[in-house]
Amino acid sequence: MSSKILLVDNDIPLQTMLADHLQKVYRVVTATNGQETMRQAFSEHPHLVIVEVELPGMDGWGVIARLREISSIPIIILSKRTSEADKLRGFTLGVDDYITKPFSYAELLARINAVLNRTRRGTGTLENILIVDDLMIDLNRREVRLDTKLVDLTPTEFRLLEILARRHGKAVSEEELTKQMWGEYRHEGSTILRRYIWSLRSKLEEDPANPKWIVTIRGFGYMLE
Amino acid sequence: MSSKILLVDNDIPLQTMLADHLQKVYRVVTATNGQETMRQAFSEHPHLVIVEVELPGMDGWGVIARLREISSIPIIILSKRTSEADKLRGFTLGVDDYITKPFSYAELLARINAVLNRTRRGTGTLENILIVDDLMIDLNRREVRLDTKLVDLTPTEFRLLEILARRHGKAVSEEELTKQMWGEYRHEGSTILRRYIWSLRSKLEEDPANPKWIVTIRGFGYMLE
DNA sequence: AAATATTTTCATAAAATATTTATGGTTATG
DNA sequence: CATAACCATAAATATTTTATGAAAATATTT
Repeated sequence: MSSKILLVDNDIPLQTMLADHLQKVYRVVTATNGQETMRQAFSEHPHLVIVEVELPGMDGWGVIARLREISSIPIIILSKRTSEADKLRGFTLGVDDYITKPFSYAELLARINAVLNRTRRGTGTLENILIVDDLMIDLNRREVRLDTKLVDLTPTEFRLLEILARRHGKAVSEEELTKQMWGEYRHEGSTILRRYIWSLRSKLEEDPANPKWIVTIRGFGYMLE
Repeated sequence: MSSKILLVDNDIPLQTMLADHLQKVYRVVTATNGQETMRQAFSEHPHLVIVEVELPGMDGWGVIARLREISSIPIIILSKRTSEADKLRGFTLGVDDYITKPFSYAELLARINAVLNRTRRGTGTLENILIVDDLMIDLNRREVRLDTKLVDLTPTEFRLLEILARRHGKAVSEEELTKQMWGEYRHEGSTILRRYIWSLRSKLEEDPANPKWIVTIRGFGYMLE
């Protein structure tokens, strides 16, 4: 069963947009002010509350304080900017994470997952989730999302992407990739890696001929941007 | 399952005595001040709150007001004396009943039942019950319900579903499933797990060929959604 | 233009998974 | 006590998906 998230934001258009996206992955309930938040928290018992800190009437911090009065429900703060003072303030209130606008959906999803995993059982950081920009590789579910859209990969493709993602921003040599994928005994002119780079691209890239994600480092190997 | 009652009273000896008696009929949780009351209301979701109106810090009326802010949970007021003014005050707050000390247990139970019957819709606890969306696995009764309909499973099927449910949302490898089900000692190419995945699906899934619950993670294992 | 590197297409083999059938054992039932 | 119903397991078969090598096409460098 997917987790339930309470989204608190008084900017209705933005809230709607966010909710739409999150709904693909979680169950989402919303509130636009302090009182509504408390009601929803009570009746829906969400697993996580995401609070935009500039709320009218009761400001975001007030909401958080009152939530904290009645429970230890995980809270993520959403704000335009997060000063050190804010972080301190949040820390004393037991806020679980901060996200500063602008943010990518992948980042949001990842942080949500991280917080949920952490609170569901003891530890767990984002270790089981790799994030590269708008690309999320969820090693728990063994699924890949590009801007919330699920990308269907074969096991081999998944493995290859995982390797690249673990070193994203760094070029990985063809030889090393091949070795990691198929072990030492594959060396002689094996063309198989390229075959998979190609199929990954065709699933991941908007325009596979001009790859944005998996770029070729000519004479060396490949790199995930 | 019996109803759950939140008993709010700062007179500890009296509260204890009351709780002892009520416990024979209901499940009882307690609080001794305003904040604790809000916490309990949130985390326990009682069917009924009984409030002693002379509380320290936040007085009884304040507690009631704050409870009413977040829910329409039934409330019974307990007080030494109930003036007409109090009744009016309570009425505007939507209090369900008043009990004036001294009172007999019989009277208390009667009024509790009356209020509960008025508002009743019994809900159970979640202990020893795994819930995944519309799927309920009752480990006590060893029964599985899908959207209230009972699903008849064999012991082996039940065990398999339980394992999957405990990690729902995460892929579980075929190897691990097999190990958990039958231990280490099972020859390599054992296909027995698939047999049971298949029979589970045929009992659980609306369209077993397009499983919604038990999805295969190709090259890895299975996952309960 | 030749040499080299990379991308793309294609056909096929291999594998992973799903489904059906068979068998022996256990339990419930009359 | 016999019989039927049920179940766990194994094994056989069918179906779907994936891995792979090689060849052809394209691009880039020298």
